[in-house]
Amino acid sequence: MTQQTATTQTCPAVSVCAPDFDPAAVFENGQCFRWERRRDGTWSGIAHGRRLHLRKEGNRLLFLGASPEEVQTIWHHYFDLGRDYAAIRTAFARDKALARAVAFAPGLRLLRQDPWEALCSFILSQNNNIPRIKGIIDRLCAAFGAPLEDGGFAFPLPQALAELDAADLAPVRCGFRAGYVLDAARKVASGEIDLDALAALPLDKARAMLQTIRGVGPKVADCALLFGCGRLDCFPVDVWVRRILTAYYPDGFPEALRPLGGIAQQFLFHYERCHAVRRPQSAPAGGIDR
DNA sequence: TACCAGGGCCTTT
DNA sequence: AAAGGCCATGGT
Repeated sequence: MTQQTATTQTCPAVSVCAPDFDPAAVFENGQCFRWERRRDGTWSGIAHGRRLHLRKEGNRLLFLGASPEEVQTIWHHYFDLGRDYAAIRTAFARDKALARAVAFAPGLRLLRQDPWEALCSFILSQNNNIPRIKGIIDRLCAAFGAPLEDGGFAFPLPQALAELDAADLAPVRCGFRAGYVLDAARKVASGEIDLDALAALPLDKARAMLQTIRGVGPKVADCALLFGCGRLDCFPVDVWVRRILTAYYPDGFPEALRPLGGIAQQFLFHYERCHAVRRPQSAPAGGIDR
């Protein structure tokens, strides 16, 4: 990592060379829910109990308001800046569907989110849409997360949620998912489920462990493992990915790409969503329709 | 195997 | 302005 200090108008910022980091692709592909693009092009978000402002300038990523130590110890890991995405894209480019998805968003990367935040967020994501998921998480953090100096809130700890009941979550307006979140919080806070141990467990054991939580099925378990535990071989299958698999991989997903299947899935998911979302309902049925 | 469980965003009319 | 579809699902 090349690191240096740049000077902006008001405050010094750490800058890192990251040519293959596209904030819009990273933050708007559905893997995270707490980043917002501001009018000046800066991205603002909260993770690990800290606010960060981030801006891309040329090939460099500017970390505004973060010390060099924070960048090294927290953000470098969170953004997974040590991973060689150029090599990953090269490997993916040999596959036809993936080549197209990678060419569409070469700056897409997976974040290494906090396991609890990922688990909780994807429990809340079920049968739900992204704008509403963001609103629910905002209200959950504001109600039960530790306040930050700037008026923001950390993601609430499982211990903070474990002692609540469904009525306490009413203001969050997450509907039938309230009981699911509370069950997850209790199992994690009590130590019955050790999220930090999941990364080292065999995949089937880790999945089974997570699925003992009410409201956590195969899809949510894989999302928590992929986005929160760094299990890049996890391949969450939702309605979009199911569509992609049947359309482009009728004989199954290539064995050679399985170890990075989670990253592949994200490229494919992002491409498919960006090309289908604004498609009028009256459009003629194409290859991606059911 | 269907159907049900909040609620609200978004598109269409 | 109003209606209805739809939603990174899982439980029963």
